[in-house]
This record gives sequence, C-alpha cells and structure tokens, in this order.
Amino acid sequence: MSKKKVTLKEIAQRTGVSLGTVHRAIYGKSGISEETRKRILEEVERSNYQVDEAASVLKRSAKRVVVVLPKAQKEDRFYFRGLWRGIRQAAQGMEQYKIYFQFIESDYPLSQMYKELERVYDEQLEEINGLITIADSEKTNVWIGRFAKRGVSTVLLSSYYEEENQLVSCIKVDHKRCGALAAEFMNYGLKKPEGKIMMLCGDNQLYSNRIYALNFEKEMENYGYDILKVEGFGRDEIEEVCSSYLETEKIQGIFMSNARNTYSICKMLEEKKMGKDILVVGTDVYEELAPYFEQGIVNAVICQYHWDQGSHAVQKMHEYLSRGVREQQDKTLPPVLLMKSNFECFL
Amino acid sequence: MSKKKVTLKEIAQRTGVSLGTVHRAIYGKSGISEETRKRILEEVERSNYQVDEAASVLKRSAKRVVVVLPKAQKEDRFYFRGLWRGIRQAAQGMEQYKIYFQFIESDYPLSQMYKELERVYDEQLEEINGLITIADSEKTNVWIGRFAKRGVSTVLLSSYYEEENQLVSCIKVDHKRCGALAAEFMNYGLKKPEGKIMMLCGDNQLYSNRIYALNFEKEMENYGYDILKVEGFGRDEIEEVCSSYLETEKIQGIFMSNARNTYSICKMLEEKKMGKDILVVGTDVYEELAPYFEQGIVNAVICQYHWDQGSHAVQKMHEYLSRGVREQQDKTLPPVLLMKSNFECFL
DNA sequence: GTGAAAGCGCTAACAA
DNA sequence: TTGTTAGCGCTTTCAC
Repeated sequence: MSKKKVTLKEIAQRTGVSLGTVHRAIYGKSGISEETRKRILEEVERSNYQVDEAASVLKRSAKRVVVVLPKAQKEDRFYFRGLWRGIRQAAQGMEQYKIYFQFIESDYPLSQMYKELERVYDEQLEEINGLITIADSEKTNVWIGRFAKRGVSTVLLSSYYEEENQLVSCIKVDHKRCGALAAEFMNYGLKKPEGKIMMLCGDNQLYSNRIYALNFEKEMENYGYDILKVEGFGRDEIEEVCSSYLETEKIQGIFMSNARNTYSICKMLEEKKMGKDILVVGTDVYEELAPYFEQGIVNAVICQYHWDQGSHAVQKMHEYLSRGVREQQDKTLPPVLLMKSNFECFL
Repeated sequence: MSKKKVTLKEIAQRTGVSLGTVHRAIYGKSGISEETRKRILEEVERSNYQVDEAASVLKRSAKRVVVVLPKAQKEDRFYFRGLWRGIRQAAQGMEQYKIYFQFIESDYPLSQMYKELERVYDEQLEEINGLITIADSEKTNVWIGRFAKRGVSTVLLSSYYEEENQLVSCIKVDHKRCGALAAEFMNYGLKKPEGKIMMLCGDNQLYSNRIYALNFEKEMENYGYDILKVEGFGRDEIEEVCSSYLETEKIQGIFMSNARNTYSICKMLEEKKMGKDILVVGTDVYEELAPYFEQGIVNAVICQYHWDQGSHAVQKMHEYLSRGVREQQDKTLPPVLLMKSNFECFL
C-alpha cells in the first residue's frame, strides 16, 4: 500500500553527487552549476521525490511571517475580527513547523495599508520570509510587489491582485455568487415585487463591494424588482438617504453588501421600530448581530467565512514556506446563507 | 515570542533519569515503576512539555487505521460518497505522519456494519491502531466497544455512541438545528399556511433521521402549518403514499430528512411534471441533484457537510495516534442551507 | 526497571 | 562548485 518513500540520499546516489548538492538543486540555492541542477531535478521528477517535512523541520532555521491588517476596531471590527481570529488560531499550530508569526494590527484604515507596509519594508525586510495582508488600492499593490521581488512569499486576503507573480496568491470569496445568493433568498422571501428594494451597495472603490452589489442588482432586476440604490460606507454616509427612503417609500426588502452597513441598518431599524415586516438580508456574521436576529430585524446574512479565510491564508503560507510550493493558486471560498437557526454556529 | 521549547532531554535531566525512561512514562509503556512514572509526569506537567511531532514521526513505527463504511452504491451513494471523499482526501495527507489507511467499502448495509467489523476484528485486530466507522445499531456498538477495549482508537461518523470511553469519539451534525433551519426557510418561502406540508421523516430507527424530522415538525407546527407525515427510507417504501398525497391533497411544501428520499421525491416530481409550485427542501448535496436545482424542482437542501465530516474524522485520528490526545471530545458540525446559487460549490 | 546508543531524513555550516 | 559532517528531538532496540 505505501510504496517506500524516496529519500534525498537515494537521489544523491543515483545522480552520483552528494546530499548537499541535491539539497541545493531542489531549493534553488546558489553554489551549483545549471547543468548539475538540471540533471538532479530530472531525477527528482522521475522518482517523484518529495521532501520529508518532518525531517526537514527538525533542522531548518525558523521562518518569520508578518500579518498586516487593520485593527478590528470601530466600524472595522465586524469585518476584521473574524479574519484576525482565523489567522491567530491557525498561526498557533504553525509553531511546530518553526514558522513564527508577528501580528501588526494597524491603526491605518484599509485604504492606507500601504503606509504600514512601507514601514515594515524599511524596518524589518531582512528578517521576513512571509507576508499576509489585504490589498485593495493601487498603492498597496505596489508595495506588495516590492516584497515579492525581495523573495517574500505573500498571501492576500479578499483581494484582487492581478499581476502574475509566483510569490503572491489570494484568498477570495466568490462575490458574484454572493450577490446571486442574496437575491435568490430575497425572492423566496418576498415572492412578488410589490414594493421597492433598498440596496446598500457600499464603497464603490472596493472591488468586492462593487462586484457583489452589481450582481445582486442584476439578479433582482431579472426577478422584476425595483431597486433603490444607496451609496456609502458606514452609518454617517448612509443615514440621511436611508431615513428618507424608509419614511417615504414602500420598502419591502433591504440588502447590504458589507458588514458595517448591515449593522448600521439594523440599528436604524431598531431605533425607528421598523423592520419586522421588511425582509432584511445583510452580509457577514458577528456577535453584534445576535440581538437583531433574535428580534427578527435581520432575516439572513451572506457569510463570507472570514474565519476560514484567515486560516486558509496561514495554511497557504505554510505550503509556501515548507514544501516550497510555488504555483500561484488562488483559493476561492463559497458563500453561504445563514439564518436565525444557524448563525450562532458561525460566530 | 517563542519561548524555547522543552525537550525530552531536559525532562530527563531534571528528573535524573534517562531519555528512554521519560519516554516510557509519557506513553504509558511498561517497564517502569509507578513511582518513577509519577515523578516524571509531574515534571512533564510542570514544565508544560509537548512531544515534538516532527522528531517523533521520524523514528516511530507506522500506524494503521482501517475505515469501515458502506460502499457508495445504489441508494447509499448519496450519503456515503461525500464521506468517502472527505476521508480519502484527508487520508492522503497522513502518509507524512506514517499513518496508513486501509479502506473497506462494505457491501453490507448500514444496519449490518457489525458483520464487517466482526470480520476485521477476527482477521486483523493485531495490525490495527485505529478504526473509523459509523454506528447506528446496538450490535455495531458492541463491536466498537471490543475494539476500544483492545486499545484501538476509534472515531465514529454521524453516530451517537453514548458509552464513556476514552478511545472513542464522534463526529456529529447538529440535527436539531438542521430541522429548525429547514423549517425556517420553508416558512420564509411559503409565508402563509394555505396548504399542507408533506414531511418524509425517513428511517425512524436512525437516530439522526428521527431527531431531525421531529424538530422540523415541531417548528413547522409552531409556525402553524399542517403536516402530512410519511415514513419510509427509499423510493420503494415511500412512493405509494407520496403519490396519493400529491394527487389528492393540496401540498404547498415538501421536506425530506435524508439524501435518498430527497432524490426519490425529486424524481417523482419530475415524472409527474409537478413541483415547480411546491417548495421543496431536501437534505444533503450531491451531483445527481443538479438537474433538479436547475429545473427548480428542489429549492434548497440542508447540507450536512459529509466531506468535512470525513476529513475531521481523519484529523481526529491523527490527534489520537500522534499527539496521544486522549480526551474524548465530540465534534459537532453546523448545518447550512444551500440553494441554486451556491450548491455547486459544495459538490 | 533502567540506561545507552543508533539512527530516522534532512539542513546548514564548514571544508575542500 | 561540490563534498563532508554534526546534529535537530525523538523512538526503538539491546544491554545491563
């Protein structure tokens, strides 16, 4: 059943070189001629050799990875708390692989993450083997490219980094499906287009918000609903318009494409003592939503698996750093719809 | 950040014994006096020593675990295919820990699994360190107890094994929540109790089916719906009653508490060219359901994460066998509702 | 009942 | 550019 594993030693014998040389070939280290490297790698390929991680970790030097993300505070708390938890939890298990994490909970908002990256680059580039962060602006992408160029493996969360770079990979959520799912549920809950749907499309600068909301809108129009679009990110930006819509229009459904607007709307509905006869579908799951599920103010949320995103990112970093995996392979997580009966399981 | 790890050697020095003796103490092996064991374990505790798995696996002998489950065939295919996939996938990764799997895809049905276990017990008990299987009958439980008594670590899938046994743990699904979730969705989709709900409660002998259906029923009655209960497991057993209900009653919703009835009902509805105006909520997700989602015959399914159950089982076995974890800690997976927009992600 | 010693397969440092 | 070597922390076997 388990065919005996090929070892470094065997490769060395078959190619007539020493252990050290095979090691250099496999890890792309310097101090070896292109010719021998090629010959060795061919044998590695042929015999399907795989590094034995247990043996490898025993002797190798420690790897350091920094995690740079906004701190889970204020309105950022809904989104980043889950990510941070997933990352920290998964990171604990990495000590056994001699992979050590440094967590930088930045006070900069998402749009200025590049400033934090710049600081890290200047201050500790030399000591870093891996980087986990989130990219949504051009400026941030530039810095990520710089890290990659210096050999730092990078995993991006909820990001859309388009450059072809072997050292960068992304964990994404299928935002097209997120929109379709929200619309599908809303249509089940409403059945007939009798009033209007208020749609909080979030921050148009954020790729994720844009795709997500766009798809929801498209699907709902297909079903025949009338959409009232509200732009803005956070209560300050949406309150005025929403208030006026809620008071003057006949709203039968509300959709929010991100966590902070979900919370803001719930709060507004509670204050106005409205919402029990409006179908409310939000995004993301977090403790602060519990009372609104209980009261029936929010009916469902699309869950983007922040926790999982975080732990996947750590997992991927492990592959990069340990097994020397170098295929840039993005991971897309599926969306899921949670309701009162099961949202608690995902906190 | 990473306080230096305590090693076996240090424990040995501090207690004034040799490496071998500490090892014997930790793993409960024979050839050591109770007194020294106690002294050593105290030091282990005090210094918070943890076995270094990388080093441990390098030298230790191979472990074997057998997986005994019904083959994914005929009407069993919906349920067991996912489990098998999850297990096989996760098992691959275990070779690096010198844990090797043997897969026994039994031709016996679930209710007679004990016969297969009996055979394995007689033929290869000595070579086995771990067992993954599923228990739903008293007889099966008896055999599992026997394995446990002989020191075989056991992980049970979707089972309710009640004995207090340090060597047995279960992976479960929260069936109460499953029922509540199905009911919650159905209520959203129907809004008003105008017709009747046909409920396929499955095999009453199966604990999971029973709890699940019971909870669905309770919730639906709370909402004010009228339930038509149909017992039976598989098309042969349910066709007659269902047909007659479909033809004579005004059915506005159908619920199925297991995979095979979900498929049977979909097929029946297709043949009768019915279902597009009935809200159909089933259980489990598998390829054969795709056309029924496309056609709008089935509207949602409660997903029991078979794939995840399988990989969790393997994970738990790893903990048992490698880290010597001995707390019997059951794992309960949350239910999730899938619709047309996202079911494909879970195939 | 206990200790001593030989590696497991690999990495990193040093020697040639 | 290549070879040699000393362990990493543990498990196992054998000797006492």
